[in-house]
Amino acid sequence: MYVQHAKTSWTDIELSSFRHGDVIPGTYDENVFTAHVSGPTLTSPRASILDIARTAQVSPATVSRAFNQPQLVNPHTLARILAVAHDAGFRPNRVGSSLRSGSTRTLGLVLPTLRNPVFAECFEGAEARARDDGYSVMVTTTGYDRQRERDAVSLLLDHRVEGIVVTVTHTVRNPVLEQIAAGGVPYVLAYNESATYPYVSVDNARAAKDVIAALAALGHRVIAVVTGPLAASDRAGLRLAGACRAAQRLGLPAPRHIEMPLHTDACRTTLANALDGAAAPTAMFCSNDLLAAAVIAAASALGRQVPRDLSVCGFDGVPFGAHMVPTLASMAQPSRDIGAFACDLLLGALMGAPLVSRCLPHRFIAGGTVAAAPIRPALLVERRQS
Amino acid sequence: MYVQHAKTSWTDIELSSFRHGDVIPGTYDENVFTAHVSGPTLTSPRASILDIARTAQVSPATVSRAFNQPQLVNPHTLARILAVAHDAGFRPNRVGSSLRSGSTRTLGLVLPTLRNPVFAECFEGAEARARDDGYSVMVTTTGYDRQRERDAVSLLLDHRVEGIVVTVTHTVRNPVLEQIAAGGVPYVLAYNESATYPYVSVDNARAAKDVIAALAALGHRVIAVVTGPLAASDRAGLRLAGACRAAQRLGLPAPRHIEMPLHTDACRTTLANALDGAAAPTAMFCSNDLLAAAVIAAASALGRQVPRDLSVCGFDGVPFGAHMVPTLASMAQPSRDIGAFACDLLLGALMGAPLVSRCLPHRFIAGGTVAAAPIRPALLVERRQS
DNA sequence: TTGAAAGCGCTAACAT
DNA sequence: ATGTTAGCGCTTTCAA
Repeated sequence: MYVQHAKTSWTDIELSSFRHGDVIPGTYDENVFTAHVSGPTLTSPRASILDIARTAQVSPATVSRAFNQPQLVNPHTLARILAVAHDAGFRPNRVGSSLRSGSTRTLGLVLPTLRNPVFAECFEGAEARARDDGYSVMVTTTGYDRQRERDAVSLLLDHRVEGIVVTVTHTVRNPVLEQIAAGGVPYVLAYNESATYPYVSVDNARAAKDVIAALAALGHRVIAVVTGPLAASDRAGLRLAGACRAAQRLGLPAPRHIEMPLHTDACRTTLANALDGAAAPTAMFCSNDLLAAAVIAAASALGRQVPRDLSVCGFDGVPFGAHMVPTLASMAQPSRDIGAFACDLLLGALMGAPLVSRCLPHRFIAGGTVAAAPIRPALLVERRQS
Repeated sequence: MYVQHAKTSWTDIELSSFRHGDVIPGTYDENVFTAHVSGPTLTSPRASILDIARTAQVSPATVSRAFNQPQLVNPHTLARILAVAHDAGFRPNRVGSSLRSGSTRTLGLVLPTLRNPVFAECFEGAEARARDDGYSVMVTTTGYDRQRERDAVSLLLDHRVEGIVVTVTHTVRNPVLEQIAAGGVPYVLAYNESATYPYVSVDNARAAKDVIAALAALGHRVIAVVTGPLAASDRAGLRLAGACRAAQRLGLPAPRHIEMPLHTDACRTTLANALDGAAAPTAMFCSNDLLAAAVIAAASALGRQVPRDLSVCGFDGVPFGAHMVPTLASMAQPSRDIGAFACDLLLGALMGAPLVSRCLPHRFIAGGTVAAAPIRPALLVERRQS
């Protein structure tokens, strides 16, 4: 019993997680509704700062100080206020506070997707750095879609975030950046590079160059660069360009560009065509690790073994690359730091510091998916002739 | 030149992404500071509803209606207001709106980590469902840590989210749930199951049972269950228990439990010990896919080939399982739906509907990491004797 | 060290 | 269909 998962929905909400594998009959289950503890929560209106002030026999201003500038409050008074507040389960209402102070103490983060661990790590780095300064992070995903980028930014501006970290498809002629500026909040690009706008990123072209150099050092001459749609990621374009330039400098033939329909999956037919013929590449540089894993799986399905028949190198250095067999070679980005530094810059900007772009170091992680180039008949002939 | 990555930091902020692989010399890069477009954003105080009202020659209430109940406003007036607002780049301030209306139109989401794509998908499902009702989602991660669970909930309550979706380490005697209740907002557990609190989850025990049944059908009798620390995940415990019960019913020896120090990595020594001896397991059921990948990698490093020497089945059905070679067998959860339904329940509760637990279907995804059990000498002897 | 008073931006109730 | 008024919870002068 074969079931095609790609377009199957488990429930009434769309779900598209699965491509491979059959469903073993008998493991289907039906939705189960458990009659259950219910009842809309009955809410006694929560205490406000005035209630606490009354009970603690102080003015509301003093209660406010107790939470925000406790050092200005008499220790005895402070203790009394905090005790009363604690008993009442009181916590200052950030909405009131934000409105009055004009500060939400929240930063916005706009990322293509969190399903790619690269961006999830960026988020965690951003959240950690923001929290150090008492800031929260509100994150939204765009799915590499320019319209959703605009919507996400609108939403965050409506929420009155005080700064925005954003990864966009392209930095040139992208109205999103003006949109943020018009919102009056500072922003920093993450992963994108730009001569115009502040950013935190690796040097994508140079990182790609280092990948090509590493492959060339292993004897690879015919190298392909695999990316998702360039329209959806200027990083992929920079990596491709960097790879081409590096190949030229090293005297290698110009790498072929294989553009897959998605950033996270490999089209088997496209790959089969690329691997066909005598001048087929011996190595592939993929613009991200999810794509690299997909390419390896597709190549395997086509009967090519990695790295024996084909070397594959990814980009990003996601943790699960270390758990692939063989381990995935990859050019790693410091994603956590990218998120953290981007927030660091924003928080600095809120204190009046200038926004300065920052280029973080990349690192090549050797892995079992890359090996020395096989010596092929065609090349042997060439050598004999020379 | 070998470099240990595990404890290396690229920059002044901690980073711990890499375990495998050497660094190819010469690819190091230094932080680069690009002198850059800077200047703290100069913000002319943004227009308020009163400015718009004045310019459009209407009362502030009418401007408010134009944005919130446009059908109540005369089309001409509406057009004028919207034009004025657009020219001024005006958007209603949600902070003011939230304070006055008592509704932030925001839900909170508390998850162990987003680096596991399972939870990232849950977030995306939650965000999509919330957005359908004009709600935003504020997400925080806890790293499977109970103290951070408390902090996360505090933060969200301070932000006055109107409901909370939360995955906790354990549901029993966990003060977090009372904490939320005390905050006066509805909540739903995600991934956790509970007889006491509303939840959205798969039936973990039954899913585990189906895994064991599938393995048994392939001839496996000696099966091990691999989990991370049970203290950090009651799901792992439920899956273990379900597997044990299933084994008993099927007449199999009780599965051994292998508890790894992390939910996302496999200790090679522990695994080596488990694989040692004549009665070593022929199959391993891992409580999540990241762990399964790690186990496969570790087994491979120990010279055991999957699935020839050892079958491995994961849990979660994360997308990259389809790109492993061989593909990862896994018991899949509908993560997107878990997030979406949890928000659906909360949004319903905000409209007065009861909170009802919901059990969503699991699905076994066959994969190349599971194969028929090998016929081993010890078993042959047994058979001869019988 | 504490208090009084004003108001952040918006919307809900009531009035017209 | 639109206006008037009051106040959500808090912080921030300014004054004591």
